[in-house]
Amino acid sequence: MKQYVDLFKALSDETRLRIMVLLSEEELCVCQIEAALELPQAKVSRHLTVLRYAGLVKDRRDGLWIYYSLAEPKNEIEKNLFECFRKCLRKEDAFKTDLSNMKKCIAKPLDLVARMAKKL
Amino acid sequence: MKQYVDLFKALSDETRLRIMVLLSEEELCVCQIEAALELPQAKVSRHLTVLRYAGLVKDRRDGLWIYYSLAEPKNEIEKNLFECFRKCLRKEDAFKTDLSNMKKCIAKPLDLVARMAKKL
DNA sequence: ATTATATATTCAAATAATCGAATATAGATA
DNA sequence: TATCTATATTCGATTATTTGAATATATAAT
Repeated sequence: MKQYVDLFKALSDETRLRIMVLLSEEELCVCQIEAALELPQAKVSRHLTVLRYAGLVKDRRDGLWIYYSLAEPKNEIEKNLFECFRKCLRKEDAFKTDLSNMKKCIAKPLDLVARMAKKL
Repeated sequence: MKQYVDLFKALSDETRLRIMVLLSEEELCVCQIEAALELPQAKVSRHLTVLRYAGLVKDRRDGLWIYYSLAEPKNEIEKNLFECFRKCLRKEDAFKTDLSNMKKCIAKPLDLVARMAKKL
């Protein structure tokens, strides 16, 4: 019972829902999510922690970056919801904006480009 | 966006989730829900109001009784969730107890039986 | 008209969730 | 070692949610 209540609780926040829709498109590091959603670092990090604690996302470290992606759905409901995030929610205006922002952000990882340029 | 946050918010409470699973089985009046869940009247009524406000359930009056049932799903997510309530959640132990309690309650509407007996 | 029953609402208290600002940590670089 | 960058956590304040107890409303029965 609690597992389902916690699932819905984890999803009942605008920031977390926006993150879930982004991640249902592809794996992203925290700073890419910050950029796409135009939200402060602490806020994004906090909500990612909630989602991770709820078992909805997983993370992996790569150097300084920590990449987040959707976890394996733990039951039928999660499976259905994840599918909805990919198929239905992304068509909603608000989420479409986030997604197109995200495309720009991952297309130009500015800091990274700058650093590599310095190296060459 | 808000519509989806509100949907998940409405479902992120144990009492409301239990009610939704009951109602995905069949239409019930408030006192039947109270009996099945063994919860006080005010609590059930309040949560029904939240669900109704979220557009997840509808009600109809029949004399003293007000019967609640699931509303028409307003989008793909709701459609999927309602289906999960019927097909998956009902298999969970906690919900199974509620459902079997509910069967007993609608099988023996005690007050009603008593009143009819007096009439005869 | 009074009483009884089913349901809804109000109120104040308790609990939980969210936030911005500041600080901490961990890995990379110099 | 000292410094930089990405991410996480803590703190106090604010806001939202849930609750029991009491009360209100609406219909039905006497």
